[in-house]
Amino acid sequence: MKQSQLFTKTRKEVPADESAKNAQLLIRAGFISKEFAGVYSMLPLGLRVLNNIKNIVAEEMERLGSQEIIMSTLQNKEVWEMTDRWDDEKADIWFKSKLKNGTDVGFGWSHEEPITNMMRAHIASYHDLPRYVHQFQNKLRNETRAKSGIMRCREFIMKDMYSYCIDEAEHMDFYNKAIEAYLNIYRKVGLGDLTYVTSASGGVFTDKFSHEFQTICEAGEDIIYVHKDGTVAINEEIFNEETLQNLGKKKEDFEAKKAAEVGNIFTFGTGKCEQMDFFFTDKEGNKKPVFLGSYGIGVTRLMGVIAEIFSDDKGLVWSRAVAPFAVHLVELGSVEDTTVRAEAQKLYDELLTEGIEVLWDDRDLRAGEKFADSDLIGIPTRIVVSSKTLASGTFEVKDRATGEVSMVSRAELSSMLKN
RNA sequence: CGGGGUGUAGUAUAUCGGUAGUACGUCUGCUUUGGGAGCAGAUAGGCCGAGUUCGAUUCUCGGCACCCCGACCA
Repeated sequence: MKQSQLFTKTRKEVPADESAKNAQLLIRAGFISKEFAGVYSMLPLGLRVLNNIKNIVAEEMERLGSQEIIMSTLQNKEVWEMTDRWDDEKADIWFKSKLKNGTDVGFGWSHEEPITNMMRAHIASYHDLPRYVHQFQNKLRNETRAKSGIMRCREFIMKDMYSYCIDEAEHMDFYNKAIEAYLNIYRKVGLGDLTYVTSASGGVFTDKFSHEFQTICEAGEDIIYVHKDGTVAINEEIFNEETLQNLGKKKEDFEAKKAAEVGNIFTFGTGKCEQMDFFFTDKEGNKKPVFLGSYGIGVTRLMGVIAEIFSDDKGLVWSRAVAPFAVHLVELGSVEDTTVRAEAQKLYDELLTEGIEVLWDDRDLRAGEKFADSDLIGIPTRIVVSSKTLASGTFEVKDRATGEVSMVSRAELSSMLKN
C-alpha cells in the first residue's frame, strides 16, 4: 500500500486523555481511534494487526477441530433466565435494551448460554459428540471502570470457544489439547517467554480451578505467583495453603509478578447443560447431560499487551507474525527525482509479486519525518531507497527491533525477507 | 460502585468579573530534501445547564466527560 493513500495520520503528541502506553502509541501511530472511555475503533493499520492475530488464533482453533461460527450480539432474555443470569444482581455488566414492543433484549457480554442453547438443536446422541465451536465476536460489557487503553474495554473482540463432550474424561483430553493450542498462540505472537499457564479460581460453575494465561506485563491487572522452575504459576486470588497443597508446591519457591490475563479456560462440567435441559442419549440409551468447557482469548486485549511489551521510546515494534506490513519501503528525496521514484516503484512491485506486504512511503516529506513515522508505526523491516542507495547499487535495510542497519544487494534483500 | 484528580484550540499553558493570549501542532504556498528544516500566511478554544451580575471563561449550584487508586472482572 502506498502511504500517501493511507488516510490515517500519525501525531507527534501523546493524547491528553490516555495514560496507558498501548493506547498512546496505537493512537499516535494511527492504529486505533478512541470513541470514548473503553471504546475504540480499529483503523486500517490496527485492523491489519488484529486480523493477523485473529488468523493465528483461528489456525489453532481449527487444528483443534473447532468450527467457526458467529453468534448474534442481541440476545434473548429467556435463554439467560434458564441459568438465572439475566438478573443484574447476578451479572452486573449487562447492557440491556428493549424492542419497540417492550420485549427485553440483552447485548452479548458472553455467549455461553446462547451458544449452548443453539447447540441443543444439533446434539442429541453420543454420535453427535464431541463438538467444538468458536467465534470472534464483539463483546459488550458495562464495565464500571474501563482502563489501560485497549486492555480493558466496554466493547472488545473475544475469541470464545466451547466444547461439548460426553464426559469428563473426553473433556479433559480436549482441555489439555486446548492448553497446548493456547500456548502455541502466545508463542506465535511473540509472548511465549512471558506467558504462563496460571491456576485461578473456577468461577461460579466450577468447583476446581480454571486456567488463565497470564503474560508478565507492568500494565497488567493481576498478580501471579510464578514458581522458580517456571512451570507453575498461581493467581494471587487462590495463592493459599490449600492450592499449594493441591499442586504439591512450597510457598517460598514462588515469586510475585504483575501480569495481564490474555486467556482463560474453564471446565464447566454438566451443571449448565442440566440447567438448560441439554442432554444426549448414550450408547446404552441413557439420558445424560453434556459436559461443557469454555475457552476465551480477548483478542483486542492481546493486541494491547503486544503493543505494551513490544515498543520502545520511538514507537511500536511489531514482530513479523503480527505486523501490519512486513516491509516499510521508505523512499527519500524529492518525489521529482524520477530515478529514485522509478527504483522505489520497481522494488515495490517486485516485493508484492513475491507476496511480501509492503507499505511504501511515497510521500513528499523530509527524511526525518519519514524515519520518525517509520519508527512509530513499527514495521519490522525498513528498506530505504534514495539517491545514495541508488549510487551504491544497494538497498539500506534496517531492523526495527535491533536497529541494525545493513546495505544489501537486491538478491541479498530477497533472501533476507524470506527468513 | 467507593475514593481522588482534571476540564481554556489537536497538545502544553497564560490572563482576566469587561474584545481570551502565547508556544508547539495542523493546513496552504515557496525554499529545502538522510533523523520531525526555514520563511510567509492560515486554522482553531472557555465541557454543558441554571443562578448571581449591566456583563460570567472567571463567582455559586447542578450535571456531564476524561484520567488515576480501590472494589468488581466467564
